[in-house]
Amino acid sequence: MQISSRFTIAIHIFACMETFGKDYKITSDFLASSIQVNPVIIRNILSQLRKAGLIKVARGTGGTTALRPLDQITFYDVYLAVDLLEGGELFHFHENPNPDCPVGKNIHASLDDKLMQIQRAMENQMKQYSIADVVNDVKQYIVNAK
Amino acid sequence: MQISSRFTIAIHIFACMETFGKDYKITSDFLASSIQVNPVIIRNILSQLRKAGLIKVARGTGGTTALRPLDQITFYDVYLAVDLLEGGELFHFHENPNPDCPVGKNIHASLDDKLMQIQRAMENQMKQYSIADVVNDVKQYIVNAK
DNA sequence: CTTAATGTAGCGTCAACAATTACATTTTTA
DNA sequence: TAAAAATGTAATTGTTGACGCTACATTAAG
Repeated sequence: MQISSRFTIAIHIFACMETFGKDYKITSDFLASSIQVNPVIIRNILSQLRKAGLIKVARGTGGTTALRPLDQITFYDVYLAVDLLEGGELFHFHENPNPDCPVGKNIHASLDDKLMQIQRAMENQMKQYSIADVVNDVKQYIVNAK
Repeated sequence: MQISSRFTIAIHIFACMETFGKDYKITSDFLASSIQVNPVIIRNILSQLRKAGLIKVARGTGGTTALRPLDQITFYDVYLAVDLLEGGELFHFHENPNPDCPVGKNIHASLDDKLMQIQRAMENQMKQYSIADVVNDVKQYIVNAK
């Protein structure tokens, strides 16, 4: 299975906040028109980011701002906020291996730490990238296009 | 989302083949009783492993054998065989960012290689483990239990 | 020919993702 | 204080994939 598009949408949201935050109020409708998904999808993701302590959302008047410098928000932070799986486990282990079978009885113990190492490798690479990296890239593309 | 249990089931299958292959014929019913899932699930996974060139399945008479030494079958090989996602991409990118928005126009170019690096980190770690590692672990557990 | 097994089609159930409508709630401002 | 603008969230729908199961045609060996 794939990691949900909520993840790339969330990064897109941050990039818009930084790029347009000085000139526009960042509402869910504003974001929806850049990302081209339904505003309610945006609001739900904003809600997850807010609950994770990454952003502040103004009710009533509207508008969204980041609560940390963008170079201190990593891809991993965003991933945890919007795509957390049951128990945080990347792999779905088959539930009931037969305890009366020598393999069934021990397969879990053998696999668990290996699967965890694989998950860690992915998460550690996610920690290498911050929102600031993306924003800088996008700014560079915009400058080069002129 | 999680990586499907087909992956851990497939590894369990290999472990059973190696552990019991000399004493038993490895049929889908035999595997199903160790793994405790429906035999059809097993047969479908065996079919995927067969199409990936990892095993041979005897029709009619029944029975399954690996086509390579188990230290030359990595977790990554198994993952590719049973859990290949559309285009092989771990991340689902939102489809239609607005090309008239400077961010929407460039977000893909900025993210693509970063997402690929994250996926590579996971895949490379998968390549560090082979079926033989699991089989050795299980054998060790069995010896220690005596 | 019988038996035992695989291969596969075809159901059903369940959960997650995504889109959408609708509306209560909140805040600012005129 | 009332209107306007925005968020928060519930509810519904469609779609997809995972997983379980039944049924049966096909295959190979004795």
